[in-house]
Amino acid sequence: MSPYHHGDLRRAILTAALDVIATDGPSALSLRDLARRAGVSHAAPAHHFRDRTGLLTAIAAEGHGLLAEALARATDLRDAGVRYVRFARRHPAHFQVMFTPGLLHTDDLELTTAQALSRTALTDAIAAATPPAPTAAATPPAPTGDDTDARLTRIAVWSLAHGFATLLLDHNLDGLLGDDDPEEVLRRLPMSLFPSG
Amino acid sequence: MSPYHHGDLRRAILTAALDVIATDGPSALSLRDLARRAGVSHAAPAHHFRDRTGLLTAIAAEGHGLLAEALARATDLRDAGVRYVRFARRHPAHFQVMFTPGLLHTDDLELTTAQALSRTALTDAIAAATPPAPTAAATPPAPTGDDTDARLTRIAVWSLAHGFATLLLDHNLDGLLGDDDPEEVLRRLPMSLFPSG
DNA sequence: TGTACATCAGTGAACGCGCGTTCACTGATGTAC
DNA sequence: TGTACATCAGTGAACGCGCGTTCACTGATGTAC
Repeated sequence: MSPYHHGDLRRAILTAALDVIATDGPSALSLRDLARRAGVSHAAPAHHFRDRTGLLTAIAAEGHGLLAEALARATDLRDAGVRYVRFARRHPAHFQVMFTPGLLHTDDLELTTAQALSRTALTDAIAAATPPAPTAAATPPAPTGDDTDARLTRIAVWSLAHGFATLLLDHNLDGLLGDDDPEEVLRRLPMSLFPSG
Repeated sequence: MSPYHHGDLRRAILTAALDVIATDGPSALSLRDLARRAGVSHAAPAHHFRDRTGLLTAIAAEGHGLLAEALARATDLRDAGVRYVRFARRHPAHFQVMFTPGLLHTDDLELTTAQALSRTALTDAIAAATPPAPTAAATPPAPTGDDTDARLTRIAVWSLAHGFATLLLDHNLDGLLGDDDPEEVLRRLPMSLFPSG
C-alpha cells in the first residue's frame, strides 16, 4: 500500500487546486497544502508545476480548452452566451483564473495556444450568427464595415456574458434572481442583442 | 519631527492599501506592509481596522459610496453604464474589492448601508430611463408587468457594464480595442439596449 | 490658570505558524544490449 | 532471459522569511473641576 509512485499526481494536484480555488479563491492556494491533500510530500508538486504560478497557468490553459470546446458547439449567438455562462458555473475555478493574467505566466506556450483556441471559438460563433443586419430601429442598415460591427458585437456579447457570469458567481445577483434559473433569465435577457433568436 | 501621533493614519493606510491592491491585487495586502508604508509600527493598523478583512470592508464601503455618487448624476441609462465603467477605471482597487463578498465582513453596517445606496442609485437610473416600452421588434408590447422589464433591464445593463469593466481592467480587451478610447467604444456598444439614446 | 485623570494612538519585543525553496537521497521504471 | 544503467518521481530534513496576534508600555490629547 501507498506505493512510491502516485500514479497521476499531476491530475490529483490539479483537482485539489480546483477545489481550493472554487471554495476560497486563488489566493488560498499553497503548494504545501495541495501536497497534503494529495497525500504526498510537500516538495513533490514542484516536480510537475514549477511553482504556484505554473500551476495556475496550467489550470488557465485547461480552462481555455474546455471553453473552446463548449463554444464550438454553439448553434447561435445567444447559445454562445448561454454556453459561456454555463461554463463559468460548471468550472468556476478555471473561470476565476483564466481571465486574470496577473496570476499567470502569460507567455507560456500551452496557455497562449489554448487562449487562441477559445478566442477563435467565440469569434466564429459571432461570425456565423451575424449577417450584417443590425436590429436597432433608429439606425440605417449599418454603413460601417462588417468588421466594426462584428468587433462591437463581440465586445458586447462577451461583456454581457462575462459580467453576468462574474456577478452570478460572486452572488451579486442573488437578490435580483430570486428562485429563477439563472440560465433562463440570461436567455431572456438581452433580446435586442440576439437578433438571430 | 516624526510626532508620536500620525495625524490621519487611517486615511494613510487606506491610501497605501488602494495602491497595493491596484498594483498587485487584494491578495498582496499585508497589514505589516501597510504599516511600513505609512511609516508606523506594525501593530498600529489594527487600531483602525481590526484585521485585513476589516480594512477591505472599509474600502468596499467607501467604493459603494463613490459609485452611488457617480451614478446619481447619470442623465440616462447609457450614461449610467458609462459612469459605472468610468468609476471602475478611476477606482480600480475599490472596484476589485466591492463585488467579491468573500473578502469582506458582509454584515458590517457601514458596508451594507453603502451597498444599499449604490443599488438604489442604479435602480433609480433605470426607472428614470425606461418607460415600459421594449424595443424588440418580435415581441408584442410586453404583457408582463413593468417590474419584470425593469428587473431584466437592470440585470442586462449591470452585466454589460460590469463585464466590460472587468475585462478592461484585466487587459482582456487590449487586443480588441486597439487604440480606441474604451469609453467611446462602450458608448457605441449596445445600441439596442439603450433605447433612450 | 492649574491640576488630575481618562482616553486614545502608537510602540516594540515576543510568540508561533505556514510558507517556498534547496538538497542529497532513494525507490521505481524503462531501455539498451 | 538477464544485467547494467539512465531517468524519472517522490522523500524528508533544514533553512530563512514574513506574517498576524498578543501584551505591557508610553506619549499625546482632551475634559472636569
